[in-house]
Amino acid sequence: MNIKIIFTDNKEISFNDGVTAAKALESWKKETLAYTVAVKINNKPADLNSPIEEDSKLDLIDISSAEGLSILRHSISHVMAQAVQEVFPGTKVSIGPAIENGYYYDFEYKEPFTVDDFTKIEKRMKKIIAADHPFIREELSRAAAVKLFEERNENYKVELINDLPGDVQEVSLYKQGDYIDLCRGPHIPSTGMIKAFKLLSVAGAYWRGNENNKMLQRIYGTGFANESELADYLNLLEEAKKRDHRRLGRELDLFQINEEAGPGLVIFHPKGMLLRYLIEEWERKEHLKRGYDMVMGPQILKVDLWKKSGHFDHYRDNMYFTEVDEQVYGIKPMNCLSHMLIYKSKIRSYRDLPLRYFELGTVHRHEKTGVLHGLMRVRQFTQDDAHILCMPEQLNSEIRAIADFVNYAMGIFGFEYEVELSTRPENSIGSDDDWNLATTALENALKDNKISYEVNEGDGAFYGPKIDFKLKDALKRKWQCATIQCDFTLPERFDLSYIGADGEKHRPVMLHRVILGAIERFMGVLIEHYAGALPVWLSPTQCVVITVTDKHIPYAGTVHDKLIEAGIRSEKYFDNEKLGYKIRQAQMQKIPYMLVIGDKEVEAESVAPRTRDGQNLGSIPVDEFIALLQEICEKKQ
RNA sequence: GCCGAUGUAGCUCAGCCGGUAGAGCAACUGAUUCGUAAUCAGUAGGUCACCAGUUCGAUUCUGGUCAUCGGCUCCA
Repeated sequence: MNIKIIFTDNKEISFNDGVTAAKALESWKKETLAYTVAVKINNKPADLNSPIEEDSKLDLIDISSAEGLSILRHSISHVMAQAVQEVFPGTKVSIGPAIENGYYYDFEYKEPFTVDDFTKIEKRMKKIIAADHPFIREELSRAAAVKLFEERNENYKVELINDLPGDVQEVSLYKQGDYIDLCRGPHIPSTGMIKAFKLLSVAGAYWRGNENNKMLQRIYGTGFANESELADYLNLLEEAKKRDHRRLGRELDLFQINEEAGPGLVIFHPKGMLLRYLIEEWERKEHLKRGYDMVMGPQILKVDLWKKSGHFDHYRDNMYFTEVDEQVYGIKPMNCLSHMLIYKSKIRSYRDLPLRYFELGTVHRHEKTGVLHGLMRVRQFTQDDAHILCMPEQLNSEIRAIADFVNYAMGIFGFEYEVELSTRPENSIGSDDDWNLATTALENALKDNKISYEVNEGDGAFYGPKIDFKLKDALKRKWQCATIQCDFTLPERFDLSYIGADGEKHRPVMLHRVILGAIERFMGVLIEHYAGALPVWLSPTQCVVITVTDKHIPYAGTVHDKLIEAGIRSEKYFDNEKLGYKIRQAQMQKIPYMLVIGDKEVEAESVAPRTRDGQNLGSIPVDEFIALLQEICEKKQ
């Protein structure tokens, strides 16, 4: 009895050193073992059967906590790897981490796996779980580990060990049954603790995420503490599918992407175009309020200009070219060039700066076929683009103003977002000094504004570092919308200057920025965010006038006219159908207000609004409804 | 671009071992005139993605192309 362990309720119990965490818990509160996947010994995650050698504080990792689920899923991935190797002998394993909402494991096998194989694999996994194999941790020297995996013909594991930093002398392995994996851990105590799991999909994935490497087969799966949580999650996935903007785009008649027209090219239908128009109108006003000037450049510019800017060297693969009068033109993939030429059109004084050129600029980019995705990833899109030319000392306040603008815009739509700072990529232009200056400027602005962010090494644009703002779609996939990019290079290449207070020529700095990003992508995220039920101010149809019977049509017609007159986007729905049917149709179109017109309304010269969430507002005068709607729109609801 | 899957009516999907196709919803027509999520009946609608090949005969088998979906890489 020579060490003391302090438990979460501050109770202290003495043990012999080397007691396992599980034994300690058993003496404290035995029942915790049922739902504890691992522990933290003095805040360090560890297995339940790790020995405790000194006085320690012991915390529990609950199976239902985020950390606990991640450990559980990681353990399930090992079980899956074991099952796959047993069902498909010769399969090589590589890596298999827990991810948000599940896990995956990457394999190499001579035949492709299909979803039909899942039943077999799952069956074998259940067998492994039923056998309740303990997860046994072992520490091995590097050399011994390499030898072990070489013998087992696991060259990916060998490569992983060989690539560990030089000072790493020992690695840890985990065994369950006959399966051995290189792994940091911790893991659940034994396979029997797995109560609910499911394999979800199979996909190709490059070894170590590099497209020059071999493509492995990745199996995705998920797992939960119990069956009902798993069922809830699978249900959630089904619900998310119903929010998919591609599906809603068709159901709500917003847009199409037509094979005959070409992949990645969006055709906006009347309602989709109206939505787009409403967003763009709002944006123009917001930009004018913030000191931006609206400009517009041509769709094609001579190739020499793209050579000058560096796009031809660094972005050519993504560009389309065309020939006019024996001159080669590049179809613009970005809007900056024209903006540079506007700046250059006269001599600029320091008093003119900053200059903020705003353009709803339509660009074309040759995206690889495999990346196209509804409105989210297309080949022609319109950016709410601006280029700000300013003095270096104005950089900080300009970046802050943009971050503020982004925050305001996201607030209007009720979006939460994540921020990333992307630094210099490999294939880039400009000097180290400029890159450092630019990166520091962005970083400082983030810090000054107390915006929390993550650093994304090497993910900047070829001409400068950037701050990315990411939104999530219905399936939790993140999409970059707003971005701020700092650029010293283009002003240099275009020899931009301004006359400073000292009467000398100086070089301005340029910020590239978008707020919503690509209108198409933003619309996609927006549609999913609202599950198609757009706020009233953005709804292409704000209300629909519905008659109870044909005899109400004349009065209903005057109501509709009055609404249109008042600037409300109203539709007539006077079909000879039962009221319930028409309500249902309007409901499925997610129209905010259904105005029911029956005898009572004709009599009282009123309307009976019903909201799309089933609320009945009773019979109210038309003017009152108009005022209500106008107020809601005013508040951007 | 890479890996895998898929492509049948406007939509969602059936269609066995090769003998040129069906359902529900939507559409259209008629009846019904109805008070808050589906009235009834009838009609019409398909070059089975496209192009080759095998075959007496291909939606079905084989090859190619295109597109879509899920990922990877890339990106707004």
